[in-house]
Amino acid sequence: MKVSQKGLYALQALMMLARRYRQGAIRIRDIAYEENLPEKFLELILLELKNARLVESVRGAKGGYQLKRPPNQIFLSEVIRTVDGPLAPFADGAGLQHLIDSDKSHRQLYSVFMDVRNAAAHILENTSLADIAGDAPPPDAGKKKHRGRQSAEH
Amino acid sequence: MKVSQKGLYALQALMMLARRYRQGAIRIRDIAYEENLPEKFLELILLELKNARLVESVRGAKGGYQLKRPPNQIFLSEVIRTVDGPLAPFADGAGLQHLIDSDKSHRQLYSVFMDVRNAAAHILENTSLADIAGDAPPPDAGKKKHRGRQSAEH
DNA sequence: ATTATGTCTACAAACATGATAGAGTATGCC
DNA sequence: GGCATACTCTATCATGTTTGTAGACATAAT
Repeated sequence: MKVSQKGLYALQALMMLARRYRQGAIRIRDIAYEENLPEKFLELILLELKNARLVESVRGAKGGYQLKRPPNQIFLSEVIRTVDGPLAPFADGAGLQHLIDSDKSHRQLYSVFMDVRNAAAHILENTSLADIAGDAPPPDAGKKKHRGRQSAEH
Repeated sequence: MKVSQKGLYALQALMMLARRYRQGAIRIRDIAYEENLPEKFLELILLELKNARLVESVRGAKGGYQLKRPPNQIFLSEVIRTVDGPLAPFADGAGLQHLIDSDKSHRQLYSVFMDVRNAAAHILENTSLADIAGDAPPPDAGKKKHRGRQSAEH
């Protein structure tokens, strides 16, 4: 898995929206300005995130973007998969499994790739925007934060 | 981290050389034929692996390539770093650490990236060619293989 | 209506990827 | 020595991806 510049922009924008959660729609221009991102490029990214149901938009004057779910229910894995594709270092989870099953002479190699994918997935599927957004007023305050990582009860 | 087609070719070639360890130099053509890799492209890859001291070459007639160290002392992390760059999903380990130290408002995000990098590194730095080469006659036979992964005593 | 703002399509420069071609160099062997 | 064999090195190239920019269009508030 590789996080591109675009992926980083997406995460930065979402962190900003997480900090502003429940403050209504934020204009693209404001996100771009505050996070110092190229505005027109950010437009495309937000559109992609909207199609992936991570954010929602309000059109017209007074419009903008906001998170579609609370920050502690949006996971980094979703964001990265949306903008940068599968978490696996080669192919994707299903593709790797197929290779493991079908390519006898390299299955051990692909199994290692699968291990790497699973390790990355374990981290990214258990880290939410709330965990990394920083100085946000969380919807329900006062939950013990085991060293700053991990979130979303369960 | 992303493993490219080229990276996969490199690993396949090295697995083949691991299986033939101590059988002398193997011709590029034979590696390409047996692993079904594009010959001229493989040339460039092997040159890169040679510069990284993972293999050594014998020039002239009867020449070819062989591993520079025993299969259980060549780790997947070295191969991937050589042909596909850093294991981190963004930038590299040092770059991430610098960002964590300097970019206050995003340090938690970069810390997650660092966690992902560390998880990948832990796997790939502890898996050797001997672990994945398969039906090879290992230099010293009969060592318990904990589920087929992990190697190199320590 | 006018203004503000998201939506959508097209375009493009720069770079990365996955190769191929061919001249050059070293070695084994007769 | 001279030929055949193989690695070495540089150049080239087609294609795709990345990182944007531009501009026309649609929608909503006032």
